[in-house]
Amino acid sequence: MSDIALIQNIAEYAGKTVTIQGWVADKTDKGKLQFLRVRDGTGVIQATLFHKAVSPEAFDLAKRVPQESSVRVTGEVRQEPRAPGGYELAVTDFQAVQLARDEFPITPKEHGIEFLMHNRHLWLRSSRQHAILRIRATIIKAIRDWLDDNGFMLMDTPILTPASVEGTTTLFETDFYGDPAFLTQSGQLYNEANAMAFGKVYCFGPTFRAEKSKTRRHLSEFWMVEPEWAFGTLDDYMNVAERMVSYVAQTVLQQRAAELQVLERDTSFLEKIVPPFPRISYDDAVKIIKEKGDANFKWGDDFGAPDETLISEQFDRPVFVHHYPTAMKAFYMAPDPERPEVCLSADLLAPEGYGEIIGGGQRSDNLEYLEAQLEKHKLPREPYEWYLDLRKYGSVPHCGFGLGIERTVAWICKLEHVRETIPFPRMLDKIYP
RNA sequence: UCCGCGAUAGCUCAAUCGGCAGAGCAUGCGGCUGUUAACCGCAGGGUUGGAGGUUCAAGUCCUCCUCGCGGAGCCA
Repeated sequence: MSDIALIQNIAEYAGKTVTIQGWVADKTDKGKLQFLRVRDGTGVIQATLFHKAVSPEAFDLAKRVPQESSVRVTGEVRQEPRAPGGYELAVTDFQAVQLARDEFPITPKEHGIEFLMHNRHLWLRSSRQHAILRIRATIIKAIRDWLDDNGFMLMDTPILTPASVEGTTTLFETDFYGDPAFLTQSGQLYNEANAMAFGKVYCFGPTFRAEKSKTRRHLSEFWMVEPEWAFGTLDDYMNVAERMVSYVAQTVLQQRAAELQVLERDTSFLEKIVPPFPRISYDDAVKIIKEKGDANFKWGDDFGAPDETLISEQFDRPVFVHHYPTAMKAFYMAPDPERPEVCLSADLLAPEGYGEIIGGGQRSDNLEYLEAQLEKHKLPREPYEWYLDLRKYGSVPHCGFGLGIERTVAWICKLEHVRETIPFPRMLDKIYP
């Protein structure tokens, strides 16, 4: 048998005979000429079978091979302008590994979202899903590369936790040797302990929220990267976040141009994603909403989706909104010393209506303040004892943020819904496949 | 949880005032040596989401249920 080649490297094999192992994505029957589009996971290549060039058995097999059968196809790689991708395989041998037993549900024609989601395990084979999930992988790698190269250390935080971070949102409860335990909503609190031990850290992993949210921006299980560092301030956080997000955008632009093209994503928007990002205060954001949107918006209200869209529409790159009302944010956010009704927090709103992709800020380093906040938020003290310890032994100003991977992917790919940004999305009441 | 829309062939959809259940794609068979979501011919394929009701007659009207989609709130 000839060498196994990957389709992504096919140009290197021009003039040579190779074998491709993959699946029949599509085919065209022209009588004594068969065209098969073969996909191997790294790309798609057209395999051309002339009746005279292969054995009668191989030709007959190609004629009746159903869509998504697994195959081995051998032939000479040649440049061919008429073939999609510019190269084709002039087939000399063709074998089936398995003939698909039933009609493949997903055809090159249109399908509804309900049907596609039910067949998510098969939908993953389509070119659009390949483009999105490759970009997801590139985004994750870019984030981790940037953090690793800028002195942050990966420290994974637990998935099973005894208590909620925010205390309010809904948790998935599990049984932990007879006691309740909860799937994590955030690595935040543990990250603070890690930062006091190692200085600059980040965690990266799945988080779980049992919110009854049914929107294009929500998943029950989503991935989040959370940097956290000692001696960091609100401004430090915004500086780090904008550099990291810019690096991600530029990396996707450089490495995933072909995938962005499959998604018909205009790449000029990506070129604009460079520091500095605009920064406005919550107060200023409220002014914008009152002037251009909801005149009845009151200081202290949280932004709704239309409000976030309105704010982000004022800028051509992501915008930080900082100094939110203290009452709106998590108990651990540091209050502004000059103006305690607002806190040293900031969210990053993505352009084009994609909403909040980062939330973060400076954490309170004051023991008495946090004790009072726990009471105010009606949180039990005992599960937070260890967290309060961090303010007893060398407490320092520190900051951090969490970036939602799926929302970032949806924004960069300009997708309608986050459900396509993860291989198997978990959504309200939906856990199949 | 609330508001709105929807469910008809494997898929995407049509069916006029309540009056014979339709098309394209997919599939099967036949034809074609350059197809790009090929094309041409033929064929098979239906408990109209479920339960009940009104009517001479229900895919169509009414009630309840189930499921899905879009949006809101909440959040990353």
